[in-house]
Amino acid sequence: MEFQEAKDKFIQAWGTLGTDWGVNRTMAQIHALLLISPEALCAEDIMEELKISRGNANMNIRALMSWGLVRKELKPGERKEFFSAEKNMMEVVKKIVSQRKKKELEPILAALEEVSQTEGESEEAKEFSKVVRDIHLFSKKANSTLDTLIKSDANWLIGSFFKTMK
Amino acid sequence: MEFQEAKDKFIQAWGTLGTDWGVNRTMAQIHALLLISPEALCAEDIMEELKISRGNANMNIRALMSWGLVRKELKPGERKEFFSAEKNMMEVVKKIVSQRKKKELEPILAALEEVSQTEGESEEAKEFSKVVRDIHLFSKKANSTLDTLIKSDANWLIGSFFKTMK
DNA sequence: CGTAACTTTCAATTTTTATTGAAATATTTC
DNA sequence: GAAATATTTCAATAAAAATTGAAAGTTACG
Repeated sequence: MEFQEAKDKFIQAWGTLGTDWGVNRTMAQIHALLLISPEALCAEDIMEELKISRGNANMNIRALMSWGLVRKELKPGERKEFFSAEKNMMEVVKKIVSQRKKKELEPILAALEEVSQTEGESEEAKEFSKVVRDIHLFSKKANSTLDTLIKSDANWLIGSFFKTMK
Repeated sequence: MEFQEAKDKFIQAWGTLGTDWGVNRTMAQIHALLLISPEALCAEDIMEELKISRGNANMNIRALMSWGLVRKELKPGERKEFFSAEKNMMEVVKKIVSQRKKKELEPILAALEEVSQTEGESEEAKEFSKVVRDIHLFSKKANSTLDTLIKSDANWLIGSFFKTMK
């Protein structure tokens, strides 16, 4: 396969994955582009390569930076900003997990906490409490598992990570 | 908190979580409603409770069934169909994980497989291969970890599950 | 300063996704 | 087998999300 073809395919695939995961296509594609680029790129480079507008590029680069997946890099003698991606995959996963945990898991935990105070004698109320308690338990477990993951080092892949959980 | 209030809050929260996870709000809300209902409900019940149209209800119930999260139930003497949710949370998680794995992880694995054949001498091509190999390794690991999860029994929560991985 | 280079913002527009509702299809009962 | 009851489909519509592009805002250099 031609390099250019492979590159396009990769960027495309990453964009689709992003869409599935609730990240917009462009953001994921910029990420992909920076991941495979040996050099930091400027806004123009990104706009050109992905054929997107300046505003779109700017907003999504910004979002990637707020996720900690992309850094601004200043080249000496150059006035414009360059951007480069975090390339350590373990770090990438950790950053994504901690962002999503904060945005998604923590609010549901808070809601479950609130809602689990409910009492009631009806069949309905009993079933409700049971399900809520169950989900709550599960979510708290997931939450602490993710905390462990986020704190763990890159060696988890070779096995020691999981032993720490129960 | 009033039971009705708690119920609404729970359905609302589940809908929001669904949205974050790329599931449409209505599908997640129907799921929430069935989860906390001690009795199977019919389409009318669901339409009324969530204030949605017949078509919307039908389509999303169907989707939930295709995910294996909801079952059709026939009540003797009743002509219409009733629906009930899988309530074992471990099963729920497994079903969701296996659906999303198939839909999202497997395609990216296939794309990486293809794309990792690329060769090239340029700096760019080398960086590309390196990143692709890294992601590939990571994804395969994630894939097999999820396979183990899907096959595991409900006891994973109390610890034995993770020991099996390395 | 002033101006050129670059970045940010945001209202308007386009694109994508979800929802409705009514017609078509299917199923059960008498 | 036809009327009554349920379910499915799908074109039209509405709602939500992403994108553009041009104007406003910054910054850095002579």
